[in-house]
Amino acid sequence: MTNPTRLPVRDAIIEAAFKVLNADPSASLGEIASAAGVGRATLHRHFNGRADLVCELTRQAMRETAHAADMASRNALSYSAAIRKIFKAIIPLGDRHWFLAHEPLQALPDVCAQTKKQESEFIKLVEKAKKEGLFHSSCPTEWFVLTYDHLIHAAWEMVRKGHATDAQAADIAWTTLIQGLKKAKH
Amino acid sequence: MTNPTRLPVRDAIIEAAFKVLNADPSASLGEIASAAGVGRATLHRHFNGRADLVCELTRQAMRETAHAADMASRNALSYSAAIRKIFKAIIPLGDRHWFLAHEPLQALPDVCAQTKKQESEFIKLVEKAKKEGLFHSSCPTEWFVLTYDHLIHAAWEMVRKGHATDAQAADIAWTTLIQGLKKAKH
DNA sequence: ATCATATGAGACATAAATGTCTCATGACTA
DNA sequence: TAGTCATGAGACATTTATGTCTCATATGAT
Repeated sequence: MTNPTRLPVRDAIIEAAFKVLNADPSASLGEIASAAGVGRATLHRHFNGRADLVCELTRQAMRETAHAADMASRNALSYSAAIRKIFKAIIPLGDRHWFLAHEPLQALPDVCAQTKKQESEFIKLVEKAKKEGLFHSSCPTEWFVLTYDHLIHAAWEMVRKGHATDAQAADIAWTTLIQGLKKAKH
Repeated sequence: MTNPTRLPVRDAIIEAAFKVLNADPSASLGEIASAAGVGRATLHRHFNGRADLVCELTRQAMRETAHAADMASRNALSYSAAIRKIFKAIIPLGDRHWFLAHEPLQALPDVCAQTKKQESEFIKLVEKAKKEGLFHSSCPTEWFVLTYDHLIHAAWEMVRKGHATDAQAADIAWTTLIQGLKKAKH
């Protein structure tokens, strides 16, 4: 064998896991294997148990998020524009990644470290955009980030419920975010 | 025995379940019983299994939410003011109720029915406030409700992380909501 | 054609949560 | 004092997910 990582079977399991676990986060490995069209034993040959599988899904999701963010912000003309493009690029990933928010991944040091790193990089980006005037200086950066994340989720839900297209939801959510934090006067 | 529903033991179990399940949604009934200071058998005497317990927690949470909303909006001078007061009153309930969002409760007809009912009542209230000018008429009511819910969650998280007090988080979240949806022009 | 490898199916063992039951104890009441 | 009742502790069976193993098969390479 060359490299088992490249085998389509492994990918099929990962894709099935994303799909099944988003529909039912407590689905058994048997259900995941079935959805992938493989036997349960095969799943155990590729992943060292449920924890290992979820760990791989987490890494995969982080790669996908980072890649989407990189692609989106590649040719942005300002920090503010980069944040806007990342915002819109991440919304469609909710279908694949959302269930991970409910998974206990505190016991994965490397994943935690990577999460912290990406988070702190994003905060730096946000603070540069803040200086550009993307949102009012009196607004705590923490609140911007929290609102940013939750409005991404809200936009994704709007699409999932059929109330809007990706583009429509992204537009209204972005407008809500920027207008809501523009000038913290009430 | 008079009425077992009123026994402190049952309440102790419910309170412990709220606490333990928020810390770890996959906690066992044994852990919940221990946290309540009762034996596992006693828990089974009061609740017909995990599903029944979660069902009771759901009903309890819905009662608490409805009560908090009623109290808060009791003497509001307008629909808009009522929505604002409900917003602030619900934020602190996140500590108790949030884990229920991850529980599968689709198999409870009565709970689903009650949820739908409260939801549609809230939508009616929102639409009356919309006519008062609480938010711009071009903004879909669905988007207002989604944003409302998610900013409540964001505010609760802001408090949980220690970045703000209840009152501070409520103020900034409400300002974000109203300012963000005031005039859908960008 | 032969061989190596990955797989599917299924048997089997294990672990953990769950549900039921019994019994002794302590509190409260008649 | 005697009786009733809820409880705690623990034994026991059941269920479900999980992990491991074996063996037959199919596929692809030599």
